[in-house]
Amino acid sequence: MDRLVFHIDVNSAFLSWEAAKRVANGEPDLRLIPSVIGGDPQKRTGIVVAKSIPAKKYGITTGEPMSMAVRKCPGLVSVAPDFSLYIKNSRAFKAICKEYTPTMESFSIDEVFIDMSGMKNIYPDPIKTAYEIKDRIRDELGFTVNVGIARNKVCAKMASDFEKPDKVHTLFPEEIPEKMWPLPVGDLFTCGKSSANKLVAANIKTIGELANADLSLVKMLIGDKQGQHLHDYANGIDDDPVTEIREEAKGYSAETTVEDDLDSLDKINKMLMAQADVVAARMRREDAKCRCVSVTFRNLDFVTRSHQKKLSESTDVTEVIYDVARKLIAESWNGEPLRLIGLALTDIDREGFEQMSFIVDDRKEKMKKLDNALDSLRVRFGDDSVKRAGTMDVAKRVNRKHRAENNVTDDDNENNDNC
DNA sequence: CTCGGCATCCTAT
DNA sequence: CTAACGATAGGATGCCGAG
Repeated sequence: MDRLVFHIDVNSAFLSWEAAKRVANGEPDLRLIPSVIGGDPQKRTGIVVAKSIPAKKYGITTGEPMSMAVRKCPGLVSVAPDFSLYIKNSRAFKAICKEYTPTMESFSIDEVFIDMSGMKNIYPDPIKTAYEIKDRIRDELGFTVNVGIARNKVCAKMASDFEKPDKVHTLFPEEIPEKMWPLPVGDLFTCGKSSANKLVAANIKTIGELANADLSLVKMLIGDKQGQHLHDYANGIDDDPVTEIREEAKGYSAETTVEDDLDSLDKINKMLMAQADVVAARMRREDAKCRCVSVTFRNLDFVTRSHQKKLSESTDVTEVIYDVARKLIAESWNGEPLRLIGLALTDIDREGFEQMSFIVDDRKEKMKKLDNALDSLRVRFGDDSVKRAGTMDVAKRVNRKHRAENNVTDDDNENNDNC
């Protein structure tokens, strides 16, 4: 059975949403001038998160440091991110998409796949339907999307990435040689910098050359799994279903790039305490426990290391997690200054019930009660409202950053925002 | 040989 | 001149040691 999949992608989402808000208020349209959503150019952590098309013409790229973007375009208008605005718009555009099919997969805050297979009776002309969705979003919500139409997710995603903005593109099997094969290999979904470099070094420069390259050679170059995937994708093959069910998180993590390098165990531990506080609370909110704790750290040369430990039993207690993290960093840090520190909780348990032992550890129970009390306060007042004494200074900064970035790829995680 | 544990790398938004 | 640069998540891979 032939499938039919749409990929709907908001054009320069964060910038479009900010621009639409301003236009509704009678202010100038950011989309028509060189503008970006980004961090503070004075700080080393400030990067470009989204850019207007005029900004792109100055060579500004997503992910580059703000300081460099300003150098490329001195008059650049820069706006700080506003996540509650993004969540509102994300919900609104997904609600429209959802009207057309029972099967929608939220791929990120600004992208969805919808499965339009077997709907010939309701929507006899899929291209017309795609235009309808696109135009409704533009007219009702004030921002534009691209729609890609294909027989599978990868091709639909590739198609939505063709000419922008406000366009509908198809990528059916017979169109693949003409529309996709001339593109550079690096444009293929999941062909990142590393894979692209290896392929180009072997003279496989375009998606078409990859599609027609010897599979065993490709596997040798970039590994068996990645090789098989990319070779399939280049040939338009992808069986991954559109699934509406969101998988439960397989891990929870927080990492922070600091303004002032961390040069003492004391400073590092304060950060870890603040991160344990935030990350364990998120985990508890989803009734999860972890069996593995890991710390990640990066020095001034950008060398990143990590150290992890598997626990004998799973936990959701902040103090336990912090204690493990503290030990991990103490035994792996060589004393050099750090620009980044992170804490990750993995190996997630969702038993749903407490393992009751006959001997109840009194201290543990007390800590759990404290955690629960703090959690309920957070739910009501937001993450910044309560902090354990002693982590006040660091924790505030962590949380501001954390909240700012929290929802980029996880739009279900907004319940701590501005309650 | 296989598997778990660990560190690192790669890719995505 | 180059490299510079976030937060979060998931998956892959290579190595090592145990069974």
